[in-house]
Amino acid sequence: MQKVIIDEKKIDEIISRGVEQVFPDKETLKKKLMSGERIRLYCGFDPSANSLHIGNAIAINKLSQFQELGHEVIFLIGDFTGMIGDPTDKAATRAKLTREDVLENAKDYQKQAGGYLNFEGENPAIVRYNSEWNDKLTFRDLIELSSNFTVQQMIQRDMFQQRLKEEKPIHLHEFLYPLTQGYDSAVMDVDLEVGGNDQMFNMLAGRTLQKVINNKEKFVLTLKLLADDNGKKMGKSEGNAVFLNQSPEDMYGKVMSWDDGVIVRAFELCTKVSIEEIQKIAEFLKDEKNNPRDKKMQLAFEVVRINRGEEAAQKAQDYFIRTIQNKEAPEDIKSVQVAIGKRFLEFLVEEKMAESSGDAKRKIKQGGVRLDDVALDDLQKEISPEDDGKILKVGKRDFRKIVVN
RNA sequence: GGGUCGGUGGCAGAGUGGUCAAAUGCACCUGACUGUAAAUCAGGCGGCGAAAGCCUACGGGAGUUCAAAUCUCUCCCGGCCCA
Repeated sequence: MQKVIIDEKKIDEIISRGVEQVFPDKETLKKKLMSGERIRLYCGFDPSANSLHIGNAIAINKLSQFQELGHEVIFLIGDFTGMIGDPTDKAATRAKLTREDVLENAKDYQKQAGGYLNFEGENPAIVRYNSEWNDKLTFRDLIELSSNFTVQQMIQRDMFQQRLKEEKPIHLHEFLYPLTQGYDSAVMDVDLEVGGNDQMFNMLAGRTLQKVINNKEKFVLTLKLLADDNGKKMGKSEGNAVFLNQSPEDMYGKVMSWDDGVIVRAFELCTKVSIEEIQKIAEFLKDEKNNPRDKKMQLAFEVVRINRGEEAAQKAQDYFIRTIQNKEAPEDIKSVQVAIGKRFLEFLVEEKMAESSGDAKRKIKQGGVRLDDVALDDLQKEISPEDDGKILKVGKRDFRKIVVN
């Protein structure tokens, strides 16, 4: 039997660090954790995209904290819901994924989550797939399940209210999403579910079902979203989302492009840096004489370190300092063989340094294409023997070494 | 089923016969500056082309017209109201 650590300080931290809300309340959850009982908790991830992102990592990080105390963590792959695709927006009816796609993604998901969560060792996180039970549901089961909720409860949800107001469609099966998610809770008979605050509604549906089906309390812990003081989120639509399958260099750079105001919260949510240390960082940032960049670099380093290890983080940081801060060429540049006489224009497209020849032209015209740090100004310029060994640079961070043949 | 309004670029959203490759915002790209791939500012942002220009594109199809995102018909999809 796995031993559970009862350390009040640690427990207090876990139920407050990065936490937005706890249902039914923090005190009751604390009592449960202090009782020495080993609880079972989970968070679900729909493998609809090919990579987890930093927002998912926040929940995974929280799971890992419970794992460290010895609790049973389930890393749930939402392959059932993932195959259907989330119809949040009518314009974005997703292409349905095959079982193979989903399983392929899922494989990576576990790997991606591995930076935070331990899938091996004494208390490994358990991977489960929700198709295991959801595939078997009959129409009759579905009716039974849905009878536990009212339409009014469903449309209370923010997102539905918004759409009602905007007169945008709400598909009937969207009401079923919270149901399936809640059903997961009941089937796995969990004590706690964690997730982003935007998942609150779905998670609470699970509370209801856990009560109905197993006559048991399920705690729900919602996490703060990664946003700055003004509520500006970091995410896909903001263009600064970090995906866990990105290269360490890209990951580092993306974090550096986050708004300064998000630094402290990001430390809290995405890293395992101690509360005391974060406190110091917050104070450092309060002093206007200090440069927030320094702490943002530390943050970027930490994020890469957790996900890819110390070495990768160091390399990513070196790369950043070298190419971005000092505007130098990185150490290892991809060499590409080119035939003499080929126009640079075509080369850019072939090497995917530009999306199309139109894009390549624009980049050249705007001075974004440099050969050994000299801007190219002739659209028709061809590669000549003298270009052998020269460094071609597009924008701030796309380099190729030319090898003439 | 009836009535009515609508479907526009990656997203949001203008445009209602020519001046529309389609305003504006977000996202994205390039440059300047910087503390950085933040912020700010400038430029750009369908494809091909050195350019002139050509091609493709405003839900699908068919028409009207010298000319259609804009008008007509039809099909598909959605919102609202009524039943």
